[in-house]
Amino acid sequence: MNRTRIISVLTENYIGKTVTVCGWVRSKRESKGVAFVALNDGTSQDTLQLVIPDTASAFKELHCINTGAAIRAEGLIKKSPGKGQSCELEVNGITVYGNADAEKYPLQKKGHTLEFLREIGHLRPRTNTFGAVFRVRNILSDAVHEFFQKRGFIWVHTPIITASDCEGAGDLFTVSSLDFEKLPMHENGDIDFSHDFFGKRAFLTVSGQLEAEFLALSLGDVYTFGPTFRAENSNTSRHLSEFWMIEPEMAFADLTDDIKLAEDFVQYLCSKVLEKCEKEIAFFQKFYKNTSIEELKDLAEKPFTRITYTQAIEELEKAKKAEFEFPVKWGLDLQSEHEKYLTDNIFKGPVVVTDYPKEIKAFYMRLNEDGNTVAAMDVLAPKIGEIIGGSQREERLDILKNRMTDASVPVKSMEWYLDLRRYGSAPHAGFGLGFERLVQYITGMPNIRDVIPCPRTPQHIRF
RNA sequence: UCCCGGGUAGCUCAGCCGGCAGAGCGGAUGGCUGUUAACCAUCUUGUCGGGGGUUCGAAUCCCUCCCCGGGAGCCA
Repeated sequence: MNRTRIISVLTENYIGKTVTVCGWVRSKRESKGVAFVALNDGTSQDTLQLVIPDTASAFKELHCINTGAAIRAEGLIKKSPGKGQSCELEVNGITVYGNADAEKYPLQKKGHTLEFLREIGHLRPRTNTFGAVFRVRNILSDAVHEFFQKRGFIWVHTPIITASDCEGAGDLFTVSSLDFEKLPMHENGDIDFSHDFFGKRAFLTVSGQLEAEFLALSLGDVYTFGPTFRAENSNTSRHLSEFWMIEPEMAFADLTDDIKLAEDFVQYLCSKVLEKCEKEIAFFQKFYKNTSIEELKDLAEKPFTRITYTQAIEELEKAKKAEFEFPVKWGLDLQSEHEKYLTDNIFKGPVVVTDYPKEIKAFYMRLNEDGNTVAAMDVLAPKIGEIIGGSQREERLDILKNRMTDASVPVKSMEWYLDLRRYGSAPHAGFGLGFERLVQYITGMPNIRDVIPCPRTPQHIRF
């Protein structure tokens, strides 16, 4: 079908041209001599105004052109005499592909709550809000690849199904082809996974990091961008059971390089959104007020605050102790309230916290000279909390082995990981960024379930 | 999983110290010479989340289950 996208009609000069547009009716306003239809085809934040004079044959079809109807309209693009739009389509002919019963169609010509829209996940992309979210999400996805490709990083595809259950990143989903009605059992009552598809228990990945490490230690700079699965019973506005993660890994790099990459990365993504999603951001600013063009400009330009964990503890101790529910003490992990205090109250922007005590971080993080802290870094964002977690990896075989033992990581199944330290080991570093949290941060959407088309959370797998 | 708050019309919510179920929006119809979530008039709408109990009488009080939201933990 030969159709012109509404974004083109609105942003390029079509005045005086005859076009055909297709889309879904957002609203219809009828007067005696003329009717107006606001049409949206998903390509733009704004609608195209269709003008239907009572002389047009289409005027008789107005009764079945309700909010939600899918239509095709052709006519002449004219300069609009009305306020609110620069051009409009004077309709010559209209085809109704699918009407929508106005009495039953759930999307009314009015605002809806995000909670209600979550119940109609299949229709919510037709709203202003979700159209904007998914367009911004797309620009961000594209910018992820653009950023890394420009810098010579290789996109690697780490496995979705994995046998390693020792990444320390939480509970895993088991992947099995066993007949659940007739499970093969060991004598002690455990399930015998040797009869399963892979001959051993398999899982959905919780992180591609360990695989990305061996790819970095051969290809140099690599990144992953794919789905990640966590079977944790987390019920918050910033957790999903299925989410997308971006994990760059760099050979011959230390923590400073890692932090710089994280900062450049977030700033690049942010500037791309400012460049390509002006209307969408303006929309979020107007209706959700959790984000603004000014804030995003700051984010894209100002260097992130960098402090060590030890400094963070000192800053928090300076704050009135009564303000915190949880204790602030060197050696204890930072709680949400502490992270929020750092980003929202003290530094008023993203904060990179580095060099955490080794006891509260993963075994693969490189031990610092002091023997107490590791070369870790978390990027904390205002309101959201941690959006990036990264580290320089432990490349020294003996120290890594000790840390695995201390952390009760089964060394036996990790021999391949240790091999990387036996043969041509090199300093390397990387991080993981939760893509939806970034989309949340940039759009200001309060709930992570509203930045992914089909959110998966405990007890929820509709749509 | 824990702690709070909530579930009443298609949507948003009022009613909750027990006594005939309401408003706004939406939708329908009519009016209006260009509207902007149009406007004006009229009409339309119920398993008061489910089950049980107390009572002459329960949306309202009690018990229980389910669902939704906010916060916390786990993390990205």
